[in-house]
Amino acid sequence: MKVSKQKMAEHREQIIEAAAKRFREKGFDGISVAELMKEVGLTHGGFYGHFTSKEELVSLASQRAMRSTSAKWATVIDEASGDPLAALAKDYLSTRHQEHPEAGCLFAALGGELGRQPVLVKQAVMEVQLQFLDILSRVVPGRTKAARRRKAIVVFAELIGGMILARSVPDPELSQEILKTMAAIIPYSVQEAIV
Amino acid sequence: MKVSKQKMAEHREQIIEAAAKRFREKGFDGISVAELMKEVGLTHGGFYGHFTSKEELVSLASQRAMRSTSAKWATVIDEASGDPLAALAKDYLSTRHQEHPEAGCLFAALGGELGRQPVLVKQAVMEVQLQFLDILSRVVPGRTKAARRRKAIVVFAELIGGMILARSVPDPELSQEILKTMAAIIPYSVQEAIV
DNA sequence: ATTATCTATAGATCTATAGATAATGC
DNA sequence: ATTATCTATAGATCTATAGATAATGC
Repeated sequence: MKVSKQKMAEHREQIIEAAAKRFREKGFDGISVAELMKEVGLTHGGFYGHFTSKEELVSLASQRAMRSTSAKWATVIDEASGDPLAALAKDYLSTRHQEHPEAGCLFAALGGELGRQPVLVKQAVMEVQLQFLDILSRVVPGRTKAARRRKAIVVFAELIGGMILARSVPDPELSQEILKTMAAIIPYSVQEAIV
Repeated sequence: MKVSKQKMAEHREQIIEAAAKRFREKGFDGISVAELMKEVGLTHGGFYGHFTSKEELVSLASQRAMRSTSAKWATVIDEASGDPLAALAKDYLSTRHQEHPEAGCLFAALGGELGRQPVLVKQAVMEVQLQFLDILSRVVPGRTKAARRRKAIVVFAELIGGMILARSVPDPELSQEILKTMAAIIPYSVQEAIV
């Protein structure tokens, strides 16, 4: 039942990818090691040959999820025809993103839960978090670096908060209103003149 | 071991209060029925004389938590010496609030988790959520009711997103930077001129 | 020979229920 | 007599580990 080194490396990747998906969908405690291994087609005992603990997987999968979002942001900004910030806000605050937390931003999916994770998990997450702020800093207006950083923080918070609000509401119309409003206002909320 | 009707009503209140606190601190799945009952000084079997299921308690405790936050907002606004919106933002985005999720806003503590709750829980939460928007509508600038509602949504998202970001970061200095920046910018982000 | 995976299980923990107990309140 | 609480337990489920199995790769 042993597999080649390459296959094992593939299995490891598959476990991390499945975890990145299911954790965002169901929460860190919402899916078990056994379920994840079954999804990948392995038995759950084999998990501990790949990782020392579920916590290690939480770190790795969180990083993986955030990196894929950060790559997505870069693409959306690159391919934007008009204002890149408006394009990013529209993409982030889309109905598709609202309905598919498993493929979306880790913060919007697991916001509060991240705060309760062990420091090692938080540190793994912070690395990529700083990347997010860097990306945003390049698309917000502002003369000084410090001003752009402040605005990057504001936009990040607006995006996360808007999606969490929209997802927590049971009325689809209210959800839509929240998403539309946030996407429309974000570019104006960080105008040069006022911040 | 039977107690008086009044005592029983008190026990029920105590269970809901303890749940409202611990759920915010540890997540809906982070504390068990048995632990909650123990905290109140009862055995866990007695729980099901008060509630039909843990889910019912999740609904009731969520509502309770949100109502206490909405009451807090009203007080802060009433007692504000200057701009009530600035006062609210400063209070919400305080270090005290960051460090005490168990006594703070349910959305900031359980953001993503709320989106995964059954519809009944979401509906219980939405009732109070609309109250939040009403309160905010009264302290944001704007000539029309529609404009003030849009701004209320933006401020709500900014508050929640800012706190979630600050809490998810392991570096206290970065947390502080996020809180300070958000509190300072929120009043300007919904200025009449631009929205 | 080494080792990735599988089988089986230990040891916790969780929600919910059934029946016993003992104090309230008609 | 009624009923709020307690005792005890059923039935799931979870993380993690130990030892067996069988394919890789020197």
